[in-house]
Amino acid sequence: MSSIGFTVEKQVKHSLARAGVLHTPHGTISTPAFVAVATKADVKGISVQQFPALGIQTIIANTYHLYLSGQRAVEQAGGVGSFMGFSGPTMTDSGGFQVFSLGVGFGKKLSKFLPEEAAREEGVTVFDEDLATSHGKLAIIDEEGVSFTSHLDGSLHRFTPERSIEIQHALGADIIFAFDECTAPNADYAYQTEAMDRTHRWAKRSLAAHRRNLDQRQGLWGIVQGGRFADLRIQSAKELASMDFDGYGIGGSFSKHDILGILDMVNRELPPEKARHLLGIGEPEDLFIGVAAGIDTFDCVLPTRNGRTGGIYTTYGKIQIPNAQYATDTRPLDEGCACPVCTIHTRAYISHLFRTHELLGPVLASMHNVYFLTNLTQRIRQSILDGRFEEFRDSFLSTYMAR
RNA sequence: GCGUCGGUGGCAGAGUGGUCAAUUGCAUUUGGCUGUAAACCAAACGCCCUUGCGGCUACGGGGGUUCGAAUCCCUCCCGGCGCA
Repeated sequence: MSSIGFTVEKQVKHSLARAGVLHTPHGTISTPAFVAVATKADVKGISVQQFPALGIQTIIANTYHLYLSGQRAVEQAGGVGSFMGFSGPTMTDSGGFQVFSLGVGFGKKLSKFLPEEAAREEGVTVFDEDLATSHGKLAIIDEEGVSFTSHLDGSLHRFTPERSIEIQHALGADIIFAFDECTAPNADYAYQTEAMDRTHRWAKRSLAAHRRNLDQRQGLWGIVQGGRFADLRIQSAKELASMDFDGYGIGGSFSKHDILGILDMVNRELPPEKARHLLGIGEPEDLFIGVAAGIDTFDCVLPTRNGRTGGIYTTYGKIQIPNAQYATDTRPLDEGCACPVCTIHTRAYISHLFRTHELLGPVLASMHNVYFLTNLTQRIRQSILDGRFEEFRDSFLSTYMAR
């Protein structure tokens, strides 16, 4: 068995919502928790020294990105955590998301939450496609695995479940993920079924590859797929639950309007004594939905991506800090926020930093945003422990969603 | 004073007889971003109008040639450079 353990501290009655503690070789994670995204072994713009003040308990790095650059240095350092100078728990994603973003998603602007009609439309070309293969994308899927063209230099690479696990062993995170196929939000039922079945076969192979390894300190999470189709999601959850994973991830795309129901159905099929991670989802309103449906941990690029591009989370919803109306606003980013940014700086200052393209603007904005989400999950956790999760949710959303 | 090159939208800078309200960059305004190909992307950006293959005024000022001028000619004003 791995060294990963999960303890449920409090289970909300008549609900899947719960507060717990996830134990790893590098310490514990109080859940529900927000996992900061550190794709290339850094939370973009944020120093590890800031982690405690920002409430960052754990990070998730990416197998594909570190494989393309940095793997040897990570191994030499003894793992992604020590490479970063971070002593806490770490995770690595398997590269399955890149199957999507460099595959059918390449050159297109596809959100995992686009309404179905919009999702079916031809995506908008966003980036230079010169690097693309003749297929117009960088990843080609077959039964055995995925052939990638590096987005960095066009070189050809191949990932299989075994290879992804091997690299993740080398990267040494506490929690690693099975290699899956993240499908496009507009994938039809037939393709979604095919991809899901393949993901299940890859899950078995990932698990076998992991168990063959002598180092069982790492925990392996299986990833539920099935897209926006409830029956596929349930089927996927059942199949993965029958495999001996140390925890579970839920990946892929959803329809915004029924994500709660789908997550709820999925999590009812997953073993309650194991932790559940919702991959890549993390707007504040989504966190409440996830927690209510039994999710323990979340990761999302939004706090750092929004932060870098001027989007700021506040109690009253998101704002665009570079906008003219904040240029002389002497309030903090979010009134009442206890983060290291809000206790010192004004909106006017940070708006100015963005307008003058100073590096510090995106840095401070990212810091605040990450704190906003880690703090929100900890407040959710406390509300569960106090037996007032629903009141807290309603109270928070009534102001956050008011705009 | 003579010669020469030039004066284009907030700025820089294309255009050099029609398809030019005028390429592009910056600035400005706004929107988007959900397991990061992203310190990014998109839209708007003379005035009027609800709209449009819409109307009006525009490329230093004035005048002219032409069916038609930011583009050619004359003149004036301003600037750079060279010579006195």
